[in-house]
Amino acid sequence: MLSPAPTAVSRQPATLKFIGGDTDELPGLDQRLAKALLRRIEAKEFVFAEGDPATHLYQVETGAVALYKVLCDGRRQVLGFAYPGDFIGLGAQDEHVVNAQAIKPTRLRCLPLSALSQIARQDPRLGFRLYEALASELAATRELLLTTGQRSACERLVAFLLALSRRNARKGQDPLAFDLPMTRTDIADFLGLTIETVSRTFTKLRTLGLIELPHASRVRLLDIERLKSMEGNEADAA
Amino acid sequence: MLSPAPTAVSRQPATLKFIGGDTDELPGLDQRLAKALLRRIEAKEFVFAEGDPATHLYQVETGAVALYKVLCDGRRQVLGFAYPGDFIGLGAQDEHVVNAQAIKPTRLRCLPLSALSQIARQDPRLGFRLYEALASELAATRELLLTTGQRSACERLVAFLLALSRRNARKGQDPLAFDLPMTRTDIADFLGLTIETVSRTFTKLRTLGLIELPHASRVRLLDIERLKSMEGNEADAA
DNA sequence: CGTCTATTTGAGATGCGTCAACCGTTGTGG
DNA sequence: CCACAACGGTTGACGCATCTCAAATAGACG
Repeated sequence: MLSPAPTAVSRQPATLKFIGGDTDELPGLDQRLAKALLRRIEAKEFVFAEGDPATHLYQVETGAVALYKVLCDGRRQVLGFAYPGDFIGLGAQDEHVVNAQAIKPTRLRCLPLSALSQIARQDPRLGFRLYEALASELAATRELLLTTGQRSACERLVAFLLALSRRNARKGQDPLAFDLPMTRTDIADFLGLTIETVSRTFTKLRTLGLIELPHASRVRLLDIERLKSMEGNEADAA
Repeated sequence: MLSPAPTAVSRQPATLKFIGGDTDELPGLDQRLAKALLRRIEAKEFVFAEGDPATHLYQVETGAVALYKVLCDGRRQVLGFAYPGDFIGLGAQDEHVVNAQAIKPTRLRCLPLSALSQIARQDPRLGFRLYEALASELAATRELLLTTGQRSACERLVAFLLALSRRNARKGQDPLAFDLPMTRTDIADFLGLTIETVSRTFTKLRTLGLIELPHASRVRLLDIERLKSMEGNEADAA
């Protein structure tokens, strides 16, 4: 787990040894999701807001969603981004404690929690799958905490880009060139920086010949090894 | 959830609506814990380290434990503190991804994951209790992320003190005067600051008449209302 | 083409980090 | 019982990374 993983739920298989059993595929859940209500929302629309009653579990089908919390004076901390395949709404109790807002036109599968309950009774492995998903999200959040708490602006942006690169590699997409679906403001609020610092750091990386920026929203990583060496690696390196 | 909650697992009851059922008390787990192996460790000893195989779930009985991650150059991010009643080792997959180190002499109940598995089979509510505990830990980590990413040094320290105060209130202890079991270094690495800044900020709060520091490790909150107003509140205030 | 928004760039201010010295407490050995 | 070392904490002076404020530029869209 090296990445600040800007994901709501990373999908790496994670075996719960004390339970045993393969929970990677759950026909019950997948069937339900395939039949579930499809919701289409525009960029900037909310999936749900802080304080809303938690009614559904959502899975992103296309698009992207930002999860964030805000302070009363408007300061905002983006906690993660959810991409296709990711679940949103996990770990909520009665009410959502974060905001989930689309950052581009998005299609969502909506699964009522009552249906989830039903599937869970039929197939107890669902509970462990949800547990794993939650554990992955916790791991990603801890990673981001390490990043915002300890790394410099440049290290933060590099870690962010490398996390996107790794995600693409996992999904079989190009790990060296990709679009950034989020604005500079979203990136800034994710990394605990200002948009000006994010922008300046992008140009610094470009000037150093480490990345290319064909458009503001598209990156190409030119020297991934040097980028990795700038990331501020974790200690164990196991 | 207003606090940066320096806890590994906060113990507030949290109902999983889509499951239903009261999971607050689990005779199976509690009986097992009571019989579980008791481990005593000194300050600075590890409960486990990053990369260790995950073998047990631990519950702090007395003392306190810090959870943290480190970068290869030694920078450290404390993710939380575990106090009596808190669980440690939740959400781990095969290997622990964080370090857990006692910050004072500590007694731990050690529950082998195999025993956990056994209890889970006997009583499926255990799975949901673990899910809830993990969700609480995620909520606390998100809170801390908001703090380190968006708040000033002063706001961070105030949020930290108020979180300890709230924890004491929940436990029926004095919310206005308490010991700080951790060092300034631990606090600094928790809040993403340096020890000098933490020390100066303590002094500033003392000078402003907001707190008293009889010893370095004891605080008394003199004007909790004003402290709350300095915390940088969250938006919803629901 | 014009407007609106997002992004970039610049100049200056500042909060926090760095480096260094000092202080108080604790524990240890003479 | 005292001397001293080790450690954690406090305070000061200074520098710098990042923030703030401001303006220019580039893209997107009607």
